[in-house]
Amino acid sequence: MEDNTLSELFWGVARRLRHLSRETLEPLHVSPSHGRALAVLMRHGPMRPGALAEHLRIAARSATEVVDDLERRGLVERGPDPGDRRATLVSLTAAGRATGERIKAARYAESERFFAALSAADRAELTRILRKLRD
Amino acid sequence: MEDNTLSELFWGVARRLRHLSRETLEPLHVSPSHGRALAVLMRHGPMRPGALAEHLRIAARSATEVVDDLERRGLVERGPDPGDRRATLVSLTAAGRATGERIKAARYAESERFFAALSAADRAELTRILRKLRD
DNA sequence: CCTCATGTTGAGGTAACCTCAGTAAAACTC
DNA sequence: GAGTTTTACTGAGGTTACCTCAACATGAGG
Repeated sequence: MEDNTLSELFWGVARRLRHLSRETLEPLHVSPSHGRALAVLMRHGPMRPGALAEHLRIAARSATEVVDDLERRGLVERGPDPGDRRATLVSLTAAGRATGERIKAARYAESERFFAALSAADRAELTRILRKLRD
Repeated sequence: MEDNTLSELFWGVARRLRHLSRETLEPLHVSPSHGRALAVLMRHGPMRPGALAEHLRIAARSATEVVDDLERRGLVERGPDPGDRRATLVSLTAAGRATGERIKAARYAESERFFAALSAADRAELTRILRKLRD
């Protein structure tokens, strides 16, 4: 695990962050994948399962499943798409929106906590460098 | 996906790197988890399934499974542990070592390719900052 | 209308994990 | 040195988060 390539170092950090993230979401009883779906719906509003799939970069069929779970838990609901009767529109319920807000806040706090180990200058550097890698 | 917290940025980069990694391993017909196990065995030599589990940070039972798969594919073999007859020692076969070497080379090339977008100075900075986050 | 494309979902599968319980061997206890 | 406890592994069976493929309904173009 302690090899010196940047990749391995990067994954070491990722693992720590992932664990932290799981802990963050756990008290909200939301799995990472559900959290991601809620976040997308918070950000972009009601959408078809297919569109959700694209945002999450998963197969359309898998989005159905995520929506099933969230619906069963009362966080989203399916409605008809007025423009196309083949489609359904997935939208957040009030409970879903509330949970979404809590996730957002928890995520923010988590990020702050994790990156608190860095100085402001280091954070800026990291942001700059990661942006280069992402694009 | 394009939020501005460092976490999200970090995950964006992680996703790119993960895809690259999958592509790297694919021609070798090795899954990421098998690749990791082989890498540990390359680095540390024969070990018990339990020790492998610790290195991979998975449950001992799950290591059994990984070893089963690798054994079925002729990349590792189980032998008795001379010091403790309850235990078995997992070691690489010649084929396993060969595959391990190829993985190592591919990983190195992958890392080079991915981080080539950065200047030497940026790479050094990134290494320094990630080390802080990992520890 | 007839064909073809699109949107969703049922059925069934996979990878990579997990826990729990059982077995065998080792280590400690008295 | 027999009995208990611990350790090492594995069989059975479960979970999560995905997948593909086929069916079915609706929509769109000729």
